[in-house]
Amino acid sequence: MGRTPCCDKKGLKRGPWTPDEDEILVNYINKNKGHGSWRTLPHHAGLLRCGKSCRLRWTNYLRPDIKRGPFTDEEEKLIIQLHGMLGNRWAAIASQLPGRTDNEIKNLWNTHLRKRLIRMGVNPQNHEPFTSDGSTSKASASIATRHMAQWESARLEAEARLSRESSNFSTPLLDKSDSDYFLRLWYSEVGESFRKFPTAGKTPSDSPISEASSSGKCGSISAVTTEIGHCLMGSSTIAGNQDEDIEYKVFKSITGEDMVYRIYKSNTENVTRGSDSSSSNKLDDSSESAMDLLLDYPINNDMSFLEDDMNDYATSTSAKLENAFICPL
DNA sequence: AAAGAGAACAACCGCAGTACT
DNA sequence: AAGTACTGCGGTTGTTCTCTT
Repeated sequence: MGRTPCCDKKGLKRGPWTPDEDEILVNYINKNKGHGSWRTLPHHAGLLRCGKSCRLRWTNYLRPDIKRGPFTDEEEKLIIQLHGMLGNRWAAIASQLPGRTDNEIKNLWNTHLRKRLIRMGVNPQNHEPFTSDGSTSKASASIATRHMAQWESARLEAEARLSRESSNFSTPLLDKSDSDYFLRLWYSEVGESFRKFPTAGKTPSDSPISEASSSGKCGSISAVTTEIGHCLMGSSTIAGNQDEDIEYKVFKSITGEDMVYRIYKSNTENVTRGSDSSSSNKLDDSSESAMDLLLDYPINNDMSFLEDDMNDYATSTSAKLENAFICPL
């Protein structure tokens, strides 16, 4: 079929934008209460740029809500966490960092964070430690973990889309909820059951999770990762009960709210490796992989956690949440 | 002070998804 | 249903800046 080029390159300016061009673009968008069609914008505004170039300049540098300046430690930590979940989905990551653009985050990752992880012996692709032969100690995240990540990334993207649309005053937010079926799905019964318990209906009756999940209060260790929909920023234990193997933890979301989870520390094996031969949702050995590592990052501290001995990193984090169920209260 | 290397940042390119006709 | 246009995204490249020798 072949696509027509986005613009005729002849006579169009390329390279860095001048302050004059910036001013013209900003004035035009302000005057017209939005950019309208990017393709026709340069002509109407009197710019010798292609529409694509204008859009990039606006979205990455000229938008009034963009936060300039160096990234804070908190932002860097969040980026590392989100990258562990979402991979190179810069737009989805950026949607969780107000005022930051995907391009900016991508550059930060490629120039700083990625190298930092490599220096520490962490594979920046999957956030797992390198072994001595250069491979990673875990082949990949578990199927369940990947499944969770897919759900979560899709949800983040959907919310990012809505966020963009609502912030773009040239595109009224009309009927978007109808078009965005993923969000509807996420908040539907299907999403609800998945969020609450990804092995829905497979829980053995003798598991402590069974009762709770049936009451809609409980999820597996995988399920807690779905709560990264609230972007867990860290956690602290607030109470524990050795006898009952129950522990309470507070997770901080990026919105600042505290979320209390009840953690069951036993019987995971029975539940997650039970009768479900489809395996699509069950946990496996690598349940301690990316998601767990991310959840265990001591977010509220400085970046020194990235300088810890990686052996400790690999062993301690892999054990922490193993055989545990985490239930939002 | 000058040259080279590497880092950081800005911009471009092409693909893919979606909307529109 | 198919073709086309529009937009967003991620990868890559080009340019500028900073540091080292």
